[in-house]
Parts: sequence; C-alpha cells; structure tokens
Amino acid sequence: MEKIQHKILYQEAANRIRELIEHGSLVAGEKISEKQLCETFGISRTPLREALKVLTSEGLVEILPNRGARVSRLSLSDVKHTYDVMAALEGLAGEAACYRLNDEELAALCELHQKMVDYYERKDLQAYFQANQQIHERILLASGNPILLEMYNNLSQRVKRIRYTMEMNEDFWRKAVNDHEEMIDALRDRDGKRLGNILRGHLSHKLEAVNLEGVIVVG
Amino acid sequence: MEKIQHKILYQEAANRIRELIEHGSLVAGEKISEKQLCETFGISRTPLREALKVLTSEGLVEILPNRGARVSRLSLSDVKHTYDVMAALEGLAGEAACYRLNDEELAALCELHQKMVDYYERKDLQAYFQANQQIHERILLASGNPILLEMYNNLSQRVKRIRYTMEMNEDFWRKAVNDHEEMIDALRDRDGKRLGNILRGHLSHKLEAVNLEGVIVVG
DNA sequence: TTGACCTATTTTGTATTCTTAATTCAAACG
DNA sequence: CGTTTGAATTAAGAATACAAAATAGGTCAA
Repeated sequence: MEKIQHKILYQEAANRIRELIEHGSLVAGEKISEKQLCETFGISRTPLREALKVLTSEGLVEILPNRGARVSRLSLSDVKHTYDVMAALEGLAGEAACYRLNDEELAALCELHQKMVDYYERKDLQAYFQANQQIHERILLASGNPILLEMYNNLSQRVKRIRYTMEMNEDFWRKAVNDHEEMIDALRDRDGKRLGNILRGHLSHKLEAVNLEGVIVVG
Repeated sequence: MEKIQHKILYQEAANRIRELIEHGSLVAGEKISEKQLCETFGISRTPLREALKVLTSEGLVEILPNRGARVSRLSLSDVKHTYDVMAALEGLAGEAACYRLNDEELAALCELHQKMVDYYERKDLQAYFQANQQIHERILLASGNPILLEMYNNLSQRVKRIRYTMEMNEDFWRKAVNDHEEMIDALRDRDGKRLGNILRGHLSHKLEAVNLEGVIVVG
C-alpha cells in the first residue's frame, strides 16, 4: 500500500532538482532559472527558492546574491577530498561495526562477501559493484551512528552525478577484493582498529578517484 | 577601503538564529514562532522561512510540516556520535597535515604547543583551552581539505550550544597534554598514520563527552 | 465531569505583487 | 574607435495577500 503523503512543495522541488543534477539534466555550472523551473514544476517562486536554499546547504547548488543560482561545480580536487572524507567515515563506521554487529548480521555479511567474490571470479562487473556497495552500506548502517550516516549520505549525494568509466583495471580489482577478504577477517576477529585501517585505505575510493583522472569530472 | 555589502536578509536571519541557539536564547525543543521572530528581526516571513530551511539542513532546526519549526534536540547519544565523527575527521586532517605542513608552520605549531603546556603547568584553564583549540584548528586547516573543513564546522556548530562544566579532571588533563606531546612528535616525524591514530583517539573529545555524562545535555 | 464535535482563530504553505539590484545596450564623450 | 555613462530591461529579493491546515475553545450530549 502506498502512502498518501501530501508532499510539501519545497521538498518535492528539492528532490526533483537533486534528480536533475544527479541525472545530468542540470549540468555543473549551469545557471538555474527560477522562472523556468517554476514553470516546469508548476509551482510559484516561493517554494522553489526555499528548495534552492536547502540544496545550497547540501553543496549541490551555489547562490550568488542577486545573481541567481547555479549548479555547483566539482573540481577533481573536490572529488578527491570528498572521497578522502568518505573513507575516513567508513573507517569509523567499521570500527564501530566490529563491536556492534551480532552474529547473524556478521554471517549475512560473510555470505554477501562470498557472493561478491563469486561475481569477481565470473567477472560480472555489474553484480560485483552492487554486492560491493551493499557491503559498505551495511557496515555504515551497523555503525549505529546516525550523524555519521548523515554526513556520508551528504557527501555521497554530491558525487553521485559523476559517471565513471566502467572499465576496471584487473590489478586494482584484485587488490580491492583482497581488501574485502581482510575486512571480513577483521570483522570476524572483532578487530575494530584493523577494520578501520583497512577501510580508511580501502581501494574503492582510490579506485574511483583514479578512474576520474583523465576521464570526466568537473562542470 | 571597505566594501559596501548589502546584507541578504535570509542569511542575516540565519546568522541571528544560529547565535540565539548557540547562546541559549532559543532552547532545544522550543517552538520557533515565525511571526514573533519576524517582528523581532523586523523582516517579513519570506526570508525568515528561507533561513529556517538552511538551518534545518545544518541540523539546528527541525521543521514539522504544517506544524512549524523547532530548535532541534540533542540527545546525549547525538552528542557522542557527533564527537566520534569529529575525531575521525581530525584524524584524517592530521594525516594530511603531516605531509602538507611546511617547516615554518610546524615551528609555529610547536611554539603554540609549548605555550599550551605552560598554561597547563600554571593551571590556567582558560588560556589552555584557547591554545588547545587553536592547535586543533590549525591542524584542520593544514589538511588542505575544504570538504573536511565544511563537515567539521557543521558538526562543531551543532554542539556549540552545549555548556560544559569547566571543572577539569587532573588525570584527564594530564593525559590530554600527553596526547599533545605525542601529536607534536608525530608531526615532527611526518608520521601521518601515527598522528591520525592519536587524533582519532585523542581525549579532547572523550573528555567533553565525559563531562556531559551527568551534567547537562539535551533539550 | 468527560468526551466528541463543531466553529473560530491562529499559523503555516503558497501565490502574487512590489521593490531593488544587476545586466545590457545605446549614445555621448574623449 | 574605444571608453564611459546612463536609461531600459530583466531577474532576484522581500513583502503582502490568499488558501489550507492545525490548534484552541466552547457547546452539547452522554
């Protein structure tokens, strides 16, 4: 049963604009015309402007006083800095998760890990990424730290709009899987410090940063 | 020559409300009356509502649809989680700072550290705290990671409104100073990993959390 | 006395209007 | 010609007006 939720216009607008940015319909650096967006959304300027304020706080939009709003640009160094912080947050999450995960959750995580390794061996990139992401997600959730979650999600949202070249360097890939083996070991041993260190240095972020190098980025 | 800056009302309002919350004039859980604030600020509802949206994104305010805004509450666990994340961020900052600080900056930091130790020995709590804070600030700045800075400042703002009992357990204090000695050592050795570990486990955060235990908190 | 229901008032959400700032483009001046 | 100045246009900021929802208060019935 879907819930009948009367959405608040400014939230709805913010969601829509987030999607537009993530999807690439609104390109980094592009000027956001209030009038035009109001027309396409069918709302007045008041809630739209409120939405833009929210998105500015989230780092997706920049407001130049009396000059309108623009989709914020992402420099390569912004992206790297973002990944660095995300890795630090994952490190903290892993440390906490070690002490908080119960045995069932741990078993489920191990199972997911095994599936991921399978996908790796079958070279099923798509499925691999999905499993990989789920593992990281679960560790973050298992931290039991909602503030951490909030910060991570904020940062994650900022870089979502980047499209990676899906090519995967075999060497990196192997190392990433190896990291994951070690992560599972550390989890089993409830060795928070070790898991933290692994996650802080984990390749998934570096990998993404590396893929960016020559490829896309910015706005 | 100073520039003529026409203030934007919603930003000004946001600043004022931040101050009110930080200062305790607006108490956690308290309902924020748009009408009343508009009158005290002498502005209309439009910019005030925009300010509230911003503050909501910053975690200082909660908006209940159709029911108005409230100053967000801070549970003890919220505060602990916040300090945990801040410590993680400082750890990352320290790591980066080790590789980025030039010799002059390092020397200045050592000097500041010495002053802090002096204050400690003279039991000048006020001056100690100030020097201590400056050191952490400089490390954060030296990270050269603006995203990190942004996240840290956000979290910092959230817990600013908490007033600590200034009593300082001598044992904790000594340990904190000891941490700082090690930090300086690590910095001198350009040992990022070590500095990161120290900062992640540094007492300043734990101390603050401990002080909270029986004392104040929440709204 | 209590509780349900209805009305009146207040407050929030949205649209519209008004004001002010920035940009553009053309004319005047050097 | 190039630069500067100043109207005209456009868009953003703020206030007001209007609509819808929630709260408060009171009446009436059980």
